[in-house]
Amino acid sequence: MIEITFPDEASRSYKIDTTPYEIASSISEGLARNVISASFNDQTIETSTKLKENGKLIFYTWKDQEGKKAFWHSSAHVLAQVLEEFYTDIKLTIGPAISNGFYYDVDFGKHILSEKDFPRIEKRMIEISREKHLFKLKSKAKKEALDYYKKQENDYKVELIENLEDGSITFCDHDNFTDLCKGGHLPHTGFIKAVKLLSVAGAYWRADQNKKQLTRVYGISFPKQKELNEYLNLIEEAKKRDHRKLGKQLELFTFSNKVGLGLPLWLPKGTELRERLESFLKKAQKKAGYKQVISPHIGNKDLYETSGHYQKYGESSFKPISTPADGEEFLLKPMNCPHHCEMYNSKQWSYKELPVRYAEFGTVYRYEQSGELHGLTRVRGFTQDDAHIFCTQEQLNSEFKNVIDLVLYVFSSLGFENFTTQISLRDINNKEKYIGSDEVWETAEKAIINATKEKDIKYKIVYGEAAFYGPKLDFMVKDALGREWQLGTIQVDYNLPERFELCYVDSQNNFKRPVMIHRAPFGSMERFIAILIEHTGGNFPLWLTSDQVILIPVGEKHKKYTEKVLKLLENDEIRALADTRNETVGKKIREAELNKIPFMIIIGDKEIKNNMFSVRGHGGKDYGEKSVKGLSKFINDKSSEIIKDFN
RNA sequence: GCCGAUGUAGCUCAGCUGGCUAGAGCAGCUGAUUUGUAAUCAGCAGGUCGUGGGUUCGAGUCCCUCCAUCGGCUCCA
Repeated sequence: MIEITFPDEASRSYKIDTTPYEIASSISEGLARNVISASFNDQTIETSTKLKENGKLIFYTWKDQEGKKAFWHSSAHVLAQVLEEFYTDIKLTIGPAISNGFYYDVDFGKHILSEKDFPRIEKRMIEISREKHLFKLKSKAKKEALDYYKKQENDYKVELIENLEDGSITFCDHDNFTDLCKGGHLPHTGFIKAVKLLSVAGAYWRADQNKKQLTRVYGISFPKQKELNEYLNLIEEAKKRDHRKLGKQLELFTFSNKVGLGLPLWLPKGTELRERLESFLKKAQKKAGYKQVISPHIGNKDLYETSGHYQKYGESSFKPISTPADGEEFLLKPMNCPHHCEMYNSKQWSYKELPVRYAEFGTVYRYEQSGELHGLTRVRGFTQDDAHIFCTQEQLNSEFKNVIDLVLYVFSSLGFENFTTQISLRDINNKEKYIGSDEVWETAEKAIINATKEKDIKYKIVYGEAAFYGPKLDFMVKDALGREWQLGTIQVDYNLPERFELCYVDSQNNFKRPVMIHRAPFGSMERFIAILIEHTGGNFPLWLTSDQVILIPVGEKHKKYTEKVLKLLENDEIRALADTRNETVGKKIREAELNKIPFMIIIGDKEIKNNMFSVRGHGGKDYGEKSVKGLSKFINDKSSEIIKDFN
């Protein structure tokens, strides 16, 4: 007998070799019907795995992320089966579940797969699913596994197996299909009731640009057709919040191929919004002891040779600008730090003056690959809300934590609650990508990890994501379609102070190197605003939005009075406008709705007589009747309740 | 940069298997209407069908080149 413990700490005894499915059946019929995956002692197993020892068993259903993972991974197997059936001589590589669905990377040889092929593949997948084929996990000896794929001339699978230990190699069979697989499947294919293939894309084998490009087929599947429909609707809704669409619709920004790819043009309304965000941050930074500075858009090539940027990015970025002077070259600035380092170097510093905090909304230019450009989230010219803190080693920890507070303040003020935090470290196997000694890197990494732990922030460590001069703490936020973007960032840097020979005089009258913190709470104005647009759907918080209220006179004779009300509101610092066009009230309301103006005031005979106005909120909400003063107060109160001061 | 898809008026889209002067709605302009909580009516104007080439008696439609956009990959100081 073996003792099985469940998540609620209860435990029961079962015969040895009992499977999770049998255990679920012993608990309830409903559970047995719904359980699609399980873990035993924190290891993902099949519901058909025979349990041989005491341990902790967790059941997963479609409601659990683990359950979805098994569901989607199993769907990838069915997809692979159909692809092998339809296309001869293809080579399967890997097919994992992802956060929303699954994909399979396939070497199609000469065949080109396109979206037109999807319907018949989907149809066949469903046919197979309906046949309720069991997923059966079997272990195979390494040699046998290798022989199997060598015979098929599938070098990809051979490479995968070669990196596996003999004894740990398993295959999963269902129907007439078999695939190298470490496990985590549905009991049988019958669970899959709805399938939608989403896109084809190129993907490099082993994520390496120098290796062969495979065809990646993305898909998603559900236990009910209804859930698939809901998912597709959700995507359609999310697309309406796309910042590129709303940016155009609300006249916030535009692009022009004549100006150049990835160079955003900020229109008046977008500019206003952006400037409001900037002054919001400036105010908080002033309180936190930052000083604003300004540096030019270009810098001498020598500057970037000192910083190391030229060696690292010179060849793949905007080329140097030459001048009439012989051999003189300038670069569009790709970062503000070198400039700030030279500002720091403009005088001698005492330890008593540290930390020095230089802040700048600095516009930088980077030649991103054309395929990478994406609306405002990935551009070639953008403005960082940059600052560099020069401090002593002793001050580093508290300075770092203060910056974390500032970033959290910015995020919470704008309603970004669903962010994740990652510590981006260097890739130890690729040290040539970074500058500086191991010792310096380890110190910097430790500083970040400690400060983050002390702030009690949940984080995950991601290797290979560090900047070339130092590790980072990054704040990641998802866009409307669930793609994750880095916004805020805080970085610890011992390298640039060395390269720029930054110093201060300590209390013992010795020259010392300061430590540098690079940080940007927004990350960049462009990307931050893009995400803000997608999160709010263009309905910005009242303190940010360009037009807070629109006055709509009913007819010609109400125009004059409307203008008077407009003046009064403007005197109270309300951002108001009046729609005095010769159009119907209905039309003006419709347009105000489409322009997402938060409040509308209709002004006609009744309002003029009573000096009271009923407030129509965006979407038709009724806020009741208010006087002009009452309205000003209402809007001003509403703007300030959302945003509190930083302290 | 790579893989796949797409590109018709300012915007959203129609244009079947190649066949007369390329259509619609919204927006724009002009006029009428002076309007009460999501579109008043009429008229007008607007496109070398992304670019360049080719096939054809004939190309928005078929083929190739390039450009751009979208979804991914790689990259991201």
